[in-house]
Amino acid sequence: MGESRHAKTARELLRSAALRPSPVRLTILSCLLKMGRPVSHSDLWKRKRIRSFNRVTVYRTLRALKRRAIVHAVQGTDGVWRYCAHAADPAGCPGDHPHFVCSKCRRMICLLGQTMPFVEVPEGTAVEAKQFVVYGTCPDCRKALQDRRQ
Amino acid sequence: MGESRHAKTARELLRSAALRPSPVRLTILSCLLKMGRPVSHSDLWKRKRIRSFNRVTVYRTLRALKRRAIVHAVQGTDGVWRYCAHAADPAGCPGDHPHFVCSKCRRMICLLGQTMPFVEVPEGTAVEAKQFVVYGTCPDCRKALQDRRQ
DNA sequence: TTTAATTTTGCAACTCAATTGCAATGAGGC
DNA sequence: GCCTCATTGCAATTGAGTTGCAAAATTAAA
Repeated sequence: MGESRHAKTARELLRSAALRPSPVRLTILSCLLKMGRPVSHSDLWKRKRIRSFNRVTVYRTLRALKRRAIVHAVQGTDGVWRYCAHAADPAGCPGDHPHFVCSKCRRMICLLGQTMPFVEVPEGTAVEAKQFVVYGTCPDCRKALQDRRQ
Repeated sequence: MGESRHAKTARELLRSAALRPSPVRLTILSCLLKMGRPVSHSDLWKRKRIRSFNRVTVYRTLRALKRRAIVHAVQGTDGVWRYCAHAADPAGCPGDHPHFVCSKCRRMICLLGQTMPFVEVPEGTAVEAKQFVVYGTCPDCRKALQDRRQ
């Protein structure tokens, strides 16, 4: 039943952004909602339902969702964009928090509850956004490494 | 005379990192020192002196310099790595500061004098490094835009 | 000094993420 | 129905970066 809940939220999010609830968009958006952490195009591409659409369409959809601020996007240190949808927080665009990427499994997680630090920029500069990525080894991968060493 | 000063520093930096002072390395490193801000492979590739070497060799050299911590590397929001050499600060590897990237001209500058904020990560996580990128419009590009609008 | 081992470079081919141009399809408005 | 505009698919391309392998160059060893 979780499935349909995400589908419903996806539909609402799309409407609030004045985007038609097309199959691709609904599928991708509810997929993102279900995953709960920032995922890349290639992560999505592993899913059969997503594969039924065209690769380019998936890219374009992600871009559209990002532009309407329904999802937020961050890159890992591999240069790959990851997209994340948080369930409809009416207070607007999410994503203004640091992220952690594991350099082993390449998973990314949102470091929620921490705000972006203030940074001093040169006079006359217009700041659009900030991206703060922490990288290292996630608990799971650390454990896996230790187990192998024993 | 600035040229030879950078060449000399480059030589010292290479020796301190136990890397042979080969032509590629000397050229690239003194180039980086001269530029003073983080530059990408393609930025370097615009220079005739750099073009005299092989593209792959330039990539490999940058990677080697990074691994020995003679230069530091940050990616912009375009996912492209930029490399920066600060004149020999004997206190070791630089780069632990935020960076600004202009989304118009894609130039990056180091926001020196500001330390990396502390971030809370999940229990059991090992942090290797942090990357903090602020992006927006640099003073020059803002001015250029305003001039065009008038 | 001649030879052997190691590093460093160049070249060709390749991977992988992401984009572009263009044609085909679909949904609404009249 | 017909027209318009948004959405999708397909083929080809771009651009960053890597890999495998052979040729040079440098260092060490005999």
